[in-house]
Amino acid sequence: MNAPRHLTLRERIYEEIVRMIVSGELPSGTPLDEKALTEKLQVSRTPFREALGTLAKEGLIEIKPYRGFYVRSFSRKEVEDLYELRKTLECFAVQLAVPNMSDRHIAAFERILDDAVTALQSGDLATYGARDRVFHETIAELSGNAALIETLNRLALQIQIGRTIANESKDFAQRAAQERDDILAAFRARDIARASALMAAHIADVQGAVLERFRNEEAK
Amino acid sequence: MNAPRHLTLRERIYEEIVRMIVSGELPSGTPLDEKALTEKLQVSRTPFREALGTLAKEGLIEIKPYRGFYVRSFSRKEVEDLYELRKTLECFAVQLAVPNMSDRHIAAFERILDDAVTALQSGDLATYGARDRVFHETIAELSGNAALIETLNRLALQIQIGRTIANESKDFAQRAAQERDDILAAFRARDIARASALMAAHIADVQGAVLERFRNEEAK
DNA sequence: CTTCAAAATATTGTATGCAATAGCCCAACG
DNA sequence: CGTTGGGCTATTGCATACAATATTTTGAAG
Repeated sequence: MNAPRHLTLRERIYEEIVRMIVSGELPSGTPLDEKALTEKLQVSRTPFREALGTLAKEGLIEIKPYRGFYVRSFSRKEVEDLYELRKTLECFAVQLAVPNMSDRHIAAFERILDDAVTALQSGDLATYGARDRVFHETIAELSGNAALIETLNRLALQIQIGRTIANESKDFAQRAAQERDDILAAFRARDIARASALMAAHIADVQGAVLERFRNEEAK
Repeated sequence: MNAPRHLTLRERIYEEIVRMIVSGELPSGTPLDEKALTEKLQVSRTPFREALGTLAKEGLIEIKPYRGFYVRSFSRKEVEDLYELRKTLECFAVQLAVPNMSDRHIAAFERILDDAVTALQSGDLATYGARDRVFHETIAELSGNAALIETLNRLALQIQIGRTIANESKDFAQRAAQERDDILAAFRARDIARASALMAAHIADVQGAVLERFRNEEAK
């Protein structure tokens, strides 16, 4: 067995901070007080700083030198850029993945999306978002391109924040579910061009929904 | 002034290891003995491990749990994947960058490529490679997409290794220089489609040159 | 000679102390 | 009233000690 029976402190801290950020509990720009958090979590500086360092590299928090840690705030432009990049990467993933899809894979996608819709209907947005994420991660995996998978994984948390924001609109969540079904239909038909185009449109739609919520904000 | 007058140990270690790896001094798969290196560099474990952790995230070394640090080895497939991704990302960068190019930018590109060719002719492959890298980095910068710039930066070191390998063939280096000139010509004409296509062809050419050197190797 | 378990060893995770450095505050001065 | 500079504080970099865990080696039993 290779899985650690016991999470390290570093990992627990990491997960905890991620949870607080993606849930919206810690909004953009919030300072993360090292002393307060290490005392609250009963850990020393070492694993705390390591976890925060990782988060910083993943673009979830920013380190202002000699001034501490802050939850990262995204400018409107940064959000736009992130989703433009995501569009490029995920379309690439789709193009690589479709030829690798067996009927078994298609069935797996169906199950994922079914779960998502079920969660959405019962109002469980957390599960809905999680299934959505798995949908995209599975496509990436099927691309078989390790460098691409790695790159998308690195962006996953930033994207997750966007997902939480966008899904605040049930209207959008509903539409997105339909879009994913359409993508799956293109998978079934092994129609690469169509699947890629639908994915681009889907991500553009998410982008729009996230930017919608940025009317007021002016970050950095 | 914001630049540190004095590099931190972590940074010095990082730079030193990078230098040793990209120069080929430490070939693929070489174990990095923590005790030996910390003694040689006269530093403690803390900055050493931090530097190595960063390198690992950048894919230059791999950490085999409880067995130490090793210079990362790439399988043929991983190299292929890396360059397929690079193609996608750099073509995207070109498409974004071309509309932002002023005559001043074009002139800057000319200078960069002139320097590169001068270096190549005098046999200074290190400078040649460095200018090549600047060429690509400048395009990324001009794209104006922060997420894309960040992503390409993360891959830069892996790409740098490939560059060193590919440029061992002077024949290839010569051809690559011509290809970059062609790309620049497309920039001058503000021909986005052509610039993008030439960039794809250029990177495919590098990919081929690197893979050429992988005949024998079987990594991981 | 093979197998298995326990001891020896190496790596990793965590806590903590100390020194260096940068940012902040405020008072003294122009 | 603005500016300057010095002391205070928080953050950071580094070293080191110790505990926990995984791997490797050893050695004895079958």
